[in-house]
Amino acid sequence: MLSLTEENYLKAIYHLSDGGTKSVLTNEVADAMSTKPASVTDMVKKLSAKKLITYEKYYGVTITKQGKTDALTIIRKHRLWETFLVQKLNFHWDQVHEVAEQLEHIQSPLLIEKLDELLNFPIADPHGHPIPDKNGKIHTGQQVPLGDIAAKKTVTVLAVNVKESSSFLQYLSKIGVYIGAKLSILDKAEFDGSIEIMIDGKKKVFVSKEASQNILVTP
Amino acid sequence: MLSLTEENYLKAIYHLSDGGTKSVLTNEVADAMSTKPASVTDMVKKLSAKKLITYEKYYGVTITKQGKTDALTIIRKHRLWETFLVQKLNFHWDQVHEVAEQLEHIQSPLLIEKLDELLNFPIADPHGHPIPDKNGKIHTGQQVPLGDIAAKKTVTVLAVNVKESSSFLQYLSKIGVYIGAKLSILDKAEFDGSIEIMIDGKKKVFVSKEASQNILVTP
DNA sequence: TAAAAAATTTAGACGAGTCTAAAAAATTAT
DNA sequence: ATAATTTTTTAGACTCGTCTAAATTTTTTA
Repeated sequence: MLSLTEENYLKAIYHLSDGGTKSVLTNEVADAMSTKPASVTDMVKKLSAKKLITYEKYYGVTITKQGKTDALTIIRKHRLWETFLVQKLNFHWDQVHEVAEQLEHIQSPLLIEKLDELLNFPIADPHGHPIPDKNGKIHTGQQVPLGDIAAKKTVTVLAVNVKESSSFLQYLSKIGVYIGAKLSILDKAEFDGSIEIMIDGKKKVFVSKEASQNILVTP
Repeated sequence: MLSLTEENYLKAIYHLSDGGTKSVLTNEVADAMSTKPASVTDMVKKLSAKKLITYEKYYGVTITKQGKTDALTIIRKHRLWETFLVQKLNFHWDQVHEVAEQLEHIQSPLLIEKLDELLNFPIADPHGHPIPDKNGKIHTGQQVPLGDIAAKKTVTVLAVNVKESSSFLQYLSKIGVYIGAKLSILDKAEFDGSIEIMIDGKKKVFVSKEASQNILVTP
């Protein structure tokens, strides 16, 4: 049984390690969790004692098999709740994150099973991120950043990255980008990496390089 | 902003004081919260500093106006979540309490408003307990314990009391008692206070005095 | 109404999670 | 390859909520 804090650290480490692909440094965790490195050192010792990560002094942490499983359970809950908030309670996609951060810690496997059923076993959350199934399995097709697409091509929006702030999502809604939107790349500016796109064949807009890296589309 | 623990103490004090009608002793709180009296003393000092209760050494605590308001918000959330679990997720009425104990602490007024709407502004939870409205107002008709009803009369089940254990609820389901059931009092035994009832004109059963005090019916 | 019993509070300690400041190790730059 | 810098850990302290044991107050009983 993990404490709320342990769950949050584990989730952060999972994300920072790209799902367990790489190891993570103390300072990265401290940044992500908005705490001090000293606090991270304390906590990674605890998670390491519980065999959810392996920790080597001065060299950072790696998530274990069990750690991955536990992290995926939390992520599954988070994304199911986000889906519920949007689909059943009519939240906007920029309003769900904070609430889901709380709801993801509710302990009740039955609740999650029933919620999954109510939502008809969704495979992606409102931001297009895949929802791990009951066994922690993720099925995603390939997703590439909009910025990597060559000019003249047309693609479909599959997902968008959400950091802490919801303002990026509000911006996307405002310019007309949503999951499933068709984007045509009209032009790419060399000097600042910004690109001009046509949304659903109707609306021309410029998006910054930064933004284009956080809109994930079909290859 | 109250901590999870403070919320739980406040709720317990609200219930023990019958909604703020009477004052509550340290030991009663300790029993209800399964903690030691010394811990209660510490906590009531904190709640008193926050003006949610008034505390007089050795004489117990009384809930304040603000304390009542805060407690009712928590109770409202608890009962809305229980209603959600039964109506939308098909939980049984004996499965909802523990999960609602967790869900009641989620902080998001918007969430509760939207949940209320999804459920169509219910006025009672699955056990028949009234759900305080947005302003903390409770509207209940009169409810009396089944044990207080005279023989030969017929009444409707309005609510049932739930203690910690869900076994009473399972028992009620088993014998066929539910919110809205019509009960006819056939006979009352003098020696042990048990009563014989007919449920929905179909099924005769004996219920103990203890049970009959926890089934609330129309007067 | 004084002694015994019960209830309550105080004092001091502990674990969880956090912090600051100082020490230690690793990295980088000269 | 040694010095300077950066990263990380250790040490010690603080808050929250809890506990035990001892002291105090209230209540009961004789």
